[in-house]
Amino acid sequence: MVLSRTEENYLKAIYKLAEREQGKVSTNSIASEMSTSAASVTDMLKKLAEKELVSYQKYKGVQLTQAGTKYATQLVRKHRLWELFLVDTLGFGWDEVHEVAEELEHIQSDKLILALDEFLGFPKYDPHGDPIPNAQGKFTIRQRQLLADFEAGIPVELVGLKDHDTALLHHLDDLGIGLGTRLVIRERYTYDNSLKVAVGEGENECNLSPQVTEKIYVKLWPGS
Amino acid sequence: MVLSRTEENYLKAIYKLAEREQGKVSTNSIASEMSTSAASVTDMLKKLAEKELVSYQKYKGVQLTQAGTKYATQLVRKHRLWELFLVDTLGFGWDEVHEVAEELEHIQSDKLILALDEFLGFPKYDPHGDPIPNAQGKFTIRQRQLLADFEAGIPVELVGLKDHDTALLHHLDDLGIGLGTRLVIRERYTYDNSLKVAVGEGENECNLSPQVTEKIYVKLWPGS
DNA sequence: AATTTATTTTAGGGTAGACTAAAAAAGATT
DNA sequence: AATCTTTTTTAGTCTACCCTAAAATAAATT
Repeated sequence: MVLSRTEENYLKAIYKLAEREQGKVSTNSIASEMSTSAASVTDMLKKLAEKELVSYQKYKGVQLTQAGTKYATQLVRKHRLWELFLVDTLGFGWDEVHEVAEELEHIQSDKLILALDEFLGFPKYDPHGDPIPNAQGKFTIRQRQLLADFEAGIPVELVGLKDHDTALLHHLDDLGIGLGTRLVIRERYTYDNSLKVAVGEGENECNLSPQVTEKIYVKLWPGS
Repeated sequence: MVLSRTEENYLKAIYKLAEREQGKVSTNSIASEMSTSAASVTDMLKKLAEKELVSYQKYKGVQLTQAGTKYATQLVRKHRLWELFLVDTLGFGWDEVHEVAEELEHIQSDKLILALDEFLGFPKYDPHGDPIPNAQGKFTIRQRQLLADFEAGIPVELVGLKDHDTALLHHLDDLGIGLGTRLVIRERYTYDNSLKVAVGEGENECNLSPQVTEKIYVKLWPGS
């Protein structure tokens, strides 16, 4: 099945919202996610229900069907593969890729995505640490914890971000922190919950506010 | 200026037709190039004239303005860079790239195209031998002749194709002939104007009908 | 030059996807 | 339980792009 760009964007929005809100997704939340009116959303939900991509009952919210989930997962796959391509191959910064990937993900060609996946070496994670579903739609989930919740003194690796806010991405760039960066919590200041953290392999240290440490996912530094 | 996908496709069609028909392009030729109705074309021409991308007078045909030519050239640039990417980087065959590039060329990101151009090494020709305009819109035109018009006995290199018909591309693939292939005319049969041609550096020979030799552009083999 | 033919434009409509305003249903409050 | 508020749906429009049929213009033919 081939959908219009707009239909695809609705599926993606529903998929994204369903990850947060459990179960049914409301008309209004879709409208605000997509910056459109609730009336437009209602129209589209009927259309998607017609195509059996969502199950929808008036006033009762909406849910992706199996077919809808599959379609949305492929969109996520395409988006994340393109993001990785832009960063790894074309040298984009991790804060510059979202809008372009948002366009690229609508290109209709299975062969293209398979070839891109292969070219990139069948990657499992995108430049923000989010998992890339494989051709069958399967995600490789990784053990991870917020830096804010981690113990002091143990080296960890940055493996993901809770959100992709450009300001946060820029801030981390400024601090020399990126995906794969090694971090060690040196000190925890209970007054404001900020952390003194060693960055990288050298002597660099910096202070991170909870605004930052609650957005950063880490795992144990490999081999420690 | 950012145009809709449809507007871009009209500009491209006009650009393409203006290369063949000299000067003004007719409504009907645009309609048939785009498989749409003449009425739709008229509508769009008014719209593009409004935006000063074409100069248009009722019943008198249409021409790209400087701005329109610039925009169309950028589309050609994007199309050809993507085609080269698909072939060189992702391993597509030269007969498989057109439709996908047709979609990719509409992605709006100057940075993307600059980065892609750089990644590919600022190429001057696409996988069909057509020149790729540089960032300033400048084409590098190459001396070339139809194989049909060339002298016998002199080694030449295949540098382009007169049209990109899939059947032709497939046929050449079957014969082991591609862009950059070395060819030498061994014999010219005046009965049907076919040519016996040596293919590549080895002993391979094959017979090419004028249907083929009048579609193939060649230049002198470098250093001969 | 007048007529026939071909091309192009206008007129009038259709669909997808958006909107606002009003009506209907659900949820919250008293 | 009745009322008020919020959410959702319906109704009616709008724009972009497409269409067909008819009218207008240009080109070709007699």
